[in-house]
Amino acid sequence: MQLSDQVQDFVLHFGEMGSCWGFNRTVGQLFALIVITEQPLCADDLAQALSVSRGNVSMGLKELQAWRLIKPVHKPGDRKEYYQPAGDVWQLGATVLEVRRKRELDPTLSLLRDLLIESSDKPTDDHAKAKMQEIHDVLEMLAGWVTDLQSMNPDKLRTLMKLGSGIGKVLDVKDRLLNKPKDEH
Amino acid sequence: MQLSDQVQDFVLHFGEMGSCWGFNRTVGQLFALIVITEQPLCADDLAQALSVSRGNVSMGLKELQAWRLIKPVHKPGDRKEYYQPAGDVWQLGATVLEVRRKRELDPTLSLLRDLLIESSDKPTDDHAKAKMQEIHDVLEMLAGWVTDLQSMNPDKLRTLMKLGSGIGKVLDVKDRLLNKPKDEH
DNA sequence: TTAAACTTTCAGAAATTATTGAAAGTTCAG
DNA sequence: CTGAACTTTCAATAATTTCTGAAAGTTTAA
Repeated sequence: MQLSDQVQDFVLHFGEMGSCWGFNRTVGQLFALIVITEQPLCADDLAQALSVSRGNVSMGLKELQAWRLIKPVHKPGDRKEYYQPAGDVWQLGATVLEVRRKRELDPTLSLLRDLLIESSDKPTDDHAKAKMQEIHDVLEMLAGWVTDLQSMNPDKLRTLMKLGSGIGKVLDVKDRLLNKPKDEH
Repeated sequence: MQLSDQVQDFVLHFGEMGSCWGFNRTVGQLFALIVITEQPLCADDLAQALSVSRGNVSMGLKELQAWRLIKPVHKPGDRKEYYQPAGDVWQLGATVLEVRRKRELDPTLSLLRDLLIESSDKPTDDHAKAKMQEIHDVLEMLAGWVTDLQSMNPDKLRTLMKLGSGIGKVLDVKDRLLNKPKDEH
């Protein structure tokens, strides 16, 4: 398989960004290549196109399936597994946010709740307790947004898109509808 | 400095989570300890409390300052630098989101724009172009939300909080105000 | 100036994470 | 069954990241 310069750049970039998005270079490249390519790709296509070992591809595909970002399909009369993106770009984005919420937010929320309950007896260290509560509230709100986004139907998403992206603007619309003059920031 | 069990758990947890939040274990622990502790801490306090080397603390503090999450303060008659959180928990959260947007979203948006412009001449690979456009739009919307959050004044934040956290609910309110019956999902 | 009290730097060591490729496992047509 | 066509596993190795601590740098009081 021969990649165009553009696709090459795109794939390499996703490899580099992979590390800050929670997966390694190979996984980032695999994902980018599967998303950007119209026809489903098999493990050998991927290994050859990215110049990585077959075993590495196998691991990477397993991880991408665990993230629910790709799904296997079969061609009739062919025993190989081919891989496709698990949905359109919106769905993939929502999935990434959901998985990251589970990994990055939920464990901390859970710990904070435990610590807060545990410490409700003891009358010590009010400052620490207060901070834990504040952090808990901020993270819970963030987690709530991600969950909402996750469960939002395409209609709402389209509404949000038309508003030009931004919670601020949504609130502005609400304020305008209520005829309450809002303060500019 | 002697840490209570609760604070200990909190700090260790932030160390572990650090890696998925974009910084290493030590940096996560430093940040947690500085946030949870009422009085400002100096590098030696931190090194001792976390059992890490003085050099490591120095690096970590530099990184946290680059993130704009802590700020140095001075005690009169003391040459040491002491460190405090740079603002309340809300501000810290907004800062983290902003820094992560700059690192995780902006470079990709920039690349996608370049690739799309560059490929607007060439009539090849419509599927790849379309996907790049879709990814660009999704990321731009996400980046827009983060930016809005960043620039939002406390009033709006309070409004959002009262709504019970969630863009969906905000949109519901808007729909209700417009008297357009919305479709449940 | 000097020296004490700090902080930062950075080369090497340690720890962690990613990758390879050969061997083992699986599946299915014949 | 058997073997060909696949996939997965995993021990060894490579690459990367983090950490240490000694040395160098900085600042200030005297």
